Amino acid sequence: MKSVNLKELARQLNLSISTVSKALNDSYEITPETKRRVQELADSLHYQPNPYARSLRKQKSKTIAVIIPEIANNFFTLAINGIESIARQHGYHVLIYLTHEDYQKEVEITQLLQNGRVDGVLMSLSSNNNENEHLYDLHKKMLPLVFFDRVFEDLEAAKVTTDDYESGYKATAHLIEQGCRRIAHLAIPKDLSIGKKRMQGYMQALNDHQLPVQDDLIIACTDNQQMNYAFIRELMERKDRPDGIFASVEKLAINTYQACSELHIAIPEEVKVISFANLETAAFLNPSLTTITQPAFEIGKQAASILFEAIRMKNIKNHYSILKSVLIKRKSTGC
Amino acid sequence: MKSVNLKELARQLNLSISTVSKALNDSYEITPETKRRVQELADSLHYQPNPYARSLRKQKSKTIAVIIPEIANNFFTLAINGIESIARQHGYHVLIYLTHEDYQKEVEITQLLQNGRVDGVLMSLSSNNNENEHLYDLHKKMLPLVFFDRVFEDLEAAKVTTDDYESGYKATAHLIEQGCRRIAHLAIPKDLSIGKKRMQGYMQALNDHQLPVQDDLIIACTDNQQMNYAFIRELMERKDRPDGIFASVEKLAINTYQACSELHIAIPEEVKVISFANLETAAFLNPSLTTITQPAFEIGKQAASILFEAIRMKNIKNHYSILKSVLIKRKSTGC
DNA sequence: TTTTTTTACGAAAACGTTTTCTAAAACGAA
DNA sequence: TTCGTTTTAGAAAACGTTTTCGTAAAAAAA
Repeated sequence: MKSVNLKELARQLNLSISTVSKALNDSYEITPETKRRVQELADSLHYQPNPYARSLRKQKSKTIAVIIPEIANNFFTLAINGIESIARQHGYHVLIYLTHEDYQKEVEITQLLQNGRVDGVLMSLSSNNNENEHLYDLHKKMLPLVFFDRVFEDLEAAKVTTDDYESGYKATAHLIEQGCRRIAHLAIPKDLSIGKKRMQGYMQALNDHQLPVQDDLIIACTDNQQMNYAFIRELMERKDRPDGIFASVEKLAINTYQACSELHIAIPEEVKVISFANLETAAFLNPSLTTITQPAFEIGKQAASILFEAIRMKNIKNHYSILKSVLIKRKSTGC
Repeated sequence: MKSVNLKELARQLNLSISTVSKALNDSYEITPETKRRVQELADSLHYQPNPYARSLRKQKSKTIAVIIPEIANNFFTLAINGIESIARQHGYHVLIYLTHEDYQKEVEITQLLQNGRVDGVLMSLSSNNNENEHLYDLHKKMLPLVFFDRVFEDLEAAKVTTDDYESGYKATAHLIEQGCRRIAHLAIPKDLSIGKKRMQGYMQALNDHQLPVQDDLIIACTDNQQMNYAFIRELMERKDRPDGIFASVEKLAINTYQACSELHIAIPEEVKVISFANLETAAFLNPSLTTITQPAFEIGKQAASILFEAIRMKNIKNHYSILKSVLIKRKSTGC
C-alpha cells in the first residue's frame, strides 16, 4: 500500500515538494521543461494524489451522497443510473445510503453527512416522516441539497419531481373511462408530498366525474408489505369490492395481482388495475399492467445536474423541476 | 459550513488540542472529570470530527467501494442491500461504481481506487473482459478485494458465488424432464466464470440424457439488448426451433417472452422457458416464469462480511464461498 | 526527607496535499 | 552600472486530526 507521494517525487527529481505540486497542477510559475520532467516521473511511477490530503486542504471532497428509501425498486435504480452518469462526468464519487423507510435511520444518515464528507446531497425522503428537524439542520449547514421524487416541500431547496397530481388524475380518469365506478386508491403516506398529490389527483378526478370519494376505498399503505397485502386482500373480499384499483407504487400493484390471483378475481374483467411503476416486466405480466411510468433516469440526471450547479455556484437555488410521467395503457385496464 | 473543530473546543475549554482529542477518544491518560467536560461541550456544539483529516492521519477511510456492471438488475440491487446492511453495522460508507459492462470503464474505476480512497473493494466483473491487468494491479496494492457472483477465478482473492454449474445442470435437466428435446441456451459471455459454468452444466445435462449439444442452439448474448432480441427472434423463427430455452440472465428471459409474444409462439405449449432471475414479478408473468433464483441478499452480506474480515486482519484470504440457488417451478415450464 | 513512579496534560510531529510568502537569478531600462 | 521587474523555485504555513514524546506536579516508595 506504500504509494508514491509528492515527497518521493521531489526527492527523486531533486526538486521541492511545492515545485512538484505546482508542476502537476500546471501552474504558470513552473517552466515547461520542469513540468515535463515532473509529469514524466509521475506517470512512470503511477503517482496518484492522496484524495484525503487533497480534500482536507481544499475543503472539497469530490463526493456526493445519495439518500434513498430503498434500492430494490426500479424507479430508484434508474434514478441512480442517471445520477451516476452525471457524477462520472464531473469526476465525482457517489456514496449510497439506504434509509429502508426508517425515519430514525434517515436522521442518522443526515447527521453523518454534516461534517464535510460530501459536497452535496441528493435525497428522496423516507415515508415515516413526522418531524423534519434533520432536514432543516442539513440545510442550515449550507450543504447543497437536491430532493428528487419524494421531496420536502417546506424547505427552500432544489426539487425535481414528476407531475404527480396530473398523473393521479389521469390514472383515475382512465379507470373511469374504462367503466369503473368504485375505484380504490392504494395510497402511500400523505406526509410524502407525492402521496398527497397523487391522492388529490385521484379525488379531483372522481369529483369531476360525479363519483363520490369514499374513505373506505382509500387504503393507507405503509412500508410493511405483509400488512399492505392483508389490507388489499381484505378490500377485495368485501362484497362491495372495488371495480378499479389505482396503486401509487409498483409493489402495491404486485400485491394486488397476488391477492386477485388467490381470490380468483379476474383482471381486468372484474377489477381493473393501474399503477405507478417502472417495471421492465409490466408488458409481460398476466395481464399486462397499465402503468404510469416516471422518467426515472431523467429525474436522476436532472437532480444531479442541478446539484452540481449548486455546488459550483455555492448557491442553493430554489429550483423546482417537474417532469412528465407517461400513461401506458395495457390489458389490466381492459385495453 | 464553518464547523466546529478540535481547536475551537480546546479554546473554549482552555485545554490543549491533544487533550481534547484524547478525551474524545476515551484515552486512559485523561481524567474522568475532564472527559466529561469535553464530551459535554462537544455534544452541545455538535462536534463531528473531520473525516478527511482523520483518514489522512489514520490512513483509513472507513469507506468501501462496490463495483458492479449495472444496477437496473434485481440481483445486484439485492446484493447491494446485503452489502449496505453489513457496511452500516461496521460504520462504513459505501461508494458505488457502475461499469455498464464496459471494460474500459472498469479499468478506469479500478485505477481511481488505487490511492487509498477506500479500505476495500467488492466487485462483480463486467463481461467485456479480455485482459485483466487492472485486477492484478489492484491486487498488488494489497487492497482487500472480494469478488461476488462474476468472479475472476485466476486471482488469489476472496470470492462468493452460487452453484452455477449445478444450477445450469438442474435447469437443463428440468426442461428435459418436462419433455424438451431441443434445448437452446441463451448464454452470457464465456469469459465470465459464471457464464462458463452455467454453460458446462447445460452441456453435461444434455450429455447425461443422451441429447446432442448443438452449437446452433447456443446463443452467445452480450450486453446489447437489441442484438440479443434479434438473435432470439431469429432462433425462434427457424423451422427447427427449440422446444426449450434456458436463459442465463433475467433480461434474456424477458426478451424471450417478447419474441414469443410477437411470433405467437405459446409458452409453455410450444416452448418451455427457464431462467436465472431475481424478478419479484416472476410469479405474475404471463405465463409465470420458472426461475433459478440466487440468494442475492445473502451473497451481498457474505461478500461484505468477508471483506471486513480481510480489512480487519490485513490479510487477503483465498476464501471461496458457494451458496445454493433454488429452482422455482412455474408455468413457463409446464408446471 | 529524598527519590522514584505515576498521573494528567501539553508541545510538536505527522499524514499528503495546496497555497502563500519569500528569495535568488535573470533581464531590461535608465 | 544601478535599479526595478520578471521568472522560477523553495520554505513554510495551513487543512484537522492522531499520536509520540516530553514534563510538571502529585503520589508513592524509600
